[in-house]
Formats: sequence, structure tokens, C-alpha cells
Amino acid sequence: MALRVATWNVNSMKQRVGHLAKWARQAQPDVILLQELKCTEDGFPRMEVQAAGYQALVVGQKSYNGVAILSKGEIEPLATALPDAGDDEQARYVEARTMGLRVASIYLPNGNPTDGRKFPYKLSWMDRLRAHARELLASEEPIVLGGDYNCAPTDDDVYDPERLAADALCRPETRNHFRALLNLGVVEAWRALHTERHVYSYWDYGAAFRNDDGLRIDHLLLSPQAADRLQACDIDTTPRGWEKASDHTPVVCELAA
DNA sequence: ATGGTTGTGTTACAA
Repeated sequence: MALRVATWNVNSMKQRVGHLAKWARQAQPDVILLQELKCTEDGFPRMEVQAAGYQALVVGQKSYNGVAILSKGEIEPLATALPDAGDDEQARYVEARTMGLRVASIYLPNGNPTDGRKFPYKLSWMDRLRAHARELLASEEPIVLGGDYNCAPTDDDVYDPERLAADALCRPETRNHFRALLNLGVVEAWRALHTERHVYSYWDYGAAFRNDDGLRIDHLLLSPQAADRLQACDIDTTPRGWEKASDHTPVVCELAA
């Protein structure tokens, strides 16, 4: 029986707990990496998540950010932030061991607007992620680093590359940092198994989903030991079409047992 | 089209 690992930026856990439970019933993922909870650990709907069949490890903060790892198995917490946090208190990283994997839920900074403090913060956060990923890979474990990377890796992952060329999600600096992460030896699961262009995981609110004006910015990055077990990876657009949807939709991979 | 939308939490900010 294959192991299913999903990532989903839910854009408010409070607003989306119903969608999460409904989708989990249909898709039956074993592990779900969540981003943009927009709640504290105290505000996390633990009972509903438990009723859906999942244990949860939550790193939250008021109003913004927030990440969690949900699992049908036991969760051994390993980290609640990236190393070298300094004065960075934003809840964007959580890591654990579960179902025989090491997993992390990542909410990479958006970086817009690019002319202020946010873009340098994004790039330095990516540097910290890469340094930590290098350490993790030395363990030679099966690892899944999943989340909202706020990076469309190439123009093939963007509905209108020219219009978004200067956006922090597409800027060359962002893409160079993302490639540097891949160059450590991790595999981006969806692209490893698909050649289609212009397939997306995020669409802005308004008419974007209707018009398929999206970006592919939610990714599952696998260590070689996980990538050797990769059997499938798909983007499930169903929940994006539901009433009161998140602006992101889940990405799911299957790993051989 | 110089718009448009959502969520949090307060009338602004982040996305």
C-alpha cells in the first residue's frame, strides 16, 4: 500500500476546516502538510482534525502564516522553525518524523513587493532552507519537504510569464535560489513525472480560476531515498472549485511502501 | 480596466 503525502495552503484553517475534512475523506492522504493556518496553536480546530482521522503538529501565530503536519500515524516533532532564526518569529516551518518519513511543512515568504524588506527576507529564508536541507540530506533518510514555496520554477509554470516577470514568485533571484535547493539533490515530484506546461496549484481570487490564470508554486521536494519510491504526483483541482475555496489546491504524491 | 477578491482584524495589511 502506497503512502500518500499532500501539501495544501488552506488560507485560514478556521475558514477551511470543512473543506479539509471533506477532501481528506475523498483523497485519503496519510500525511497532509498545511500552510497559512492564520491561527495560533490554541485556535487550531484540533477536534475536527482528529475526527477526520489525523494527529496534528501545529506551529501557529496570530493572523498570519502558520504551518502544520497532519498524519494518520504518530508524529515525532523534530523542529518548529528553521535554524538561525535570529529575530525571525514568523511561523513558516515545522518538521517531524511520521509514517517512516521525515517531513517538513514549508510556507516560504511571498517576497512582494520586491523593492522593500520583503524580497531580501525571502531570499535569506531560502538560503536558510537550503542550508538546513543540506544537513537533512546527509541523513540519507526518505524526506519530503512540501509546501507553498512561493516560486514558479519556470515560465512553463505561469499563466502569463511576461506580466509576472518582475513578481517575487517569478524573479530570477527566486528561481536561482529554488534551483540551488534542487541542486542539492532533491527531486521536485510533480515536474519529475509530468511534461505538461501551464498546470497550476494556485489561482488568485476573482476570475483567475475560471480563466485558468494560475501559477504552480506548491511543491513536494523529495530526497533521493523518497524519490526512488515515487509512483505518482498529481494536483487535485477539485477543492479549488468549491464554494469559499482557498486560493491554493492540494498537491499529492504517492510513495511505494 | 488605472480594476478585480479573500482573510484577519480594524478601517490596514498580506496575499
